[in-house]
Amino acid sequence: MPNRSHYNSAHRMMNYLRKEGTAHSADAESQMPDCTYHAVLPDSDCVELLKTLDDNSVQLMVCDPPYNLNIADWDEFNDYIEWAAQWLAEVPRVLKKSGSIVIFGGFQYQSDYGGDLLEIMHYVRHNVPLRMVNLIIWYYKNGMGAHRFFSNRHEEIVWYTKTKKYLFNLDAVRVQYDEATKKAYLKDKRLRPESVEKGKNPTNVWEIPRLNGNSKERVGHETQKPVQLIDRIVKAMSNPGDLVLDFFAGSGSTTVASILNGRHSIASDLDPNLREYVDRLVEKKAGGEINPLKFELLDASQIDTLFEETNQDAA
DNA sequence: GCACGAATCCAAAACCTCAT
DNA sequence: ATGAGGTTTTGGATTCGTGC
Repeated sequence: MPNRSHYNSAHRMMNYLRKEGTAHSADAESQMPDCTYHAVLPDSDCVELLKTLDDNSVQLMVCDPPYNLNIADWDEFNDYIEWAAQWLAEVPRVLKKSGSIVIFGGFQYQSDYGGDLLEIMHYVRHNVPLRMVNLIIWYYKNGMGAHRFFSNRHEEIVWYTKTKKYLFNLDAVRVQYDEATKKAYLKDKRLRPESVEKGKNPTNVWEIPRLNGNSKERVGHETQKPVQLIDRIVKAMSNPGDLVLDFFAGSGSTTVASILNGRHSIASDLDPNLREYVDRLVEKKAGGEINPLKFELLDASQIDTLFEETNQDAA
């Protein structure tokens, strides 16, 4: 009896994507730009910003929206989905053909106020022309204990693309085998040595520690995401010189991951303190000798510099 | 100059506070 | 009773000092 435990429509779609959907611009060697530009826009509303952006202009959107849990004044909505629909409506227009958006959320945290990532996913399925590629489980070991249910140790990241011809740099994010496994696999005649050397697919379960309250990476934002997490997304779903957009920029993790990987970026947030957070995080994670790549942070009045730079790359 | 182990540092994991 | 957590402990990694 053959093993058909994975023979379902979703798996057949994955096989189809493997055959039909993976030949794309990632195959072309892309060059690291001499300097990257990073707009940082505090006091900026996501829908207003998106409406100013050109069609087909952004390769990757990293989107960590408020979870609607009322943990801060920015995290409370009368109608969460009505609000989310406004920015979701602009996403397919602004994304490039090879582009992606990832949206963060947590199924465990079900809001009394209505609206969470499950509802966003349901809304997108029926109303927004985006294609789901993966639901990534961000798994971490550190967290609170529970006594009436299993302690939560994951959040979710849903990955959508605009078209079937999306960019995915698997080799850029492969995970190296540990020495013992690698040694054993290199002896295994059934495995190709060059594949073993490249490492393995990180899978859709990512074990990356959540930032502790006392983490050195903390810059003061309540729900700061680790740079390591955004780094994998930026490497996999964009090329050097591409434009990355984060319109719920929070602490600026996306700006830093873009700097470290030679991508241009726009970070926008309603929070007036965004620039301070970004400056602090850049100092900690991309300053001095950590990062050999040249970059410039821009304010709202200088954003044309960034558009000129990214348009040149597209031409 | 090198080997070694104690001291130190730091981030991850374990452990557990307290406002709601 | 619970928690988009907070603080302490742990253990690996590095530094530092000492004896040879």
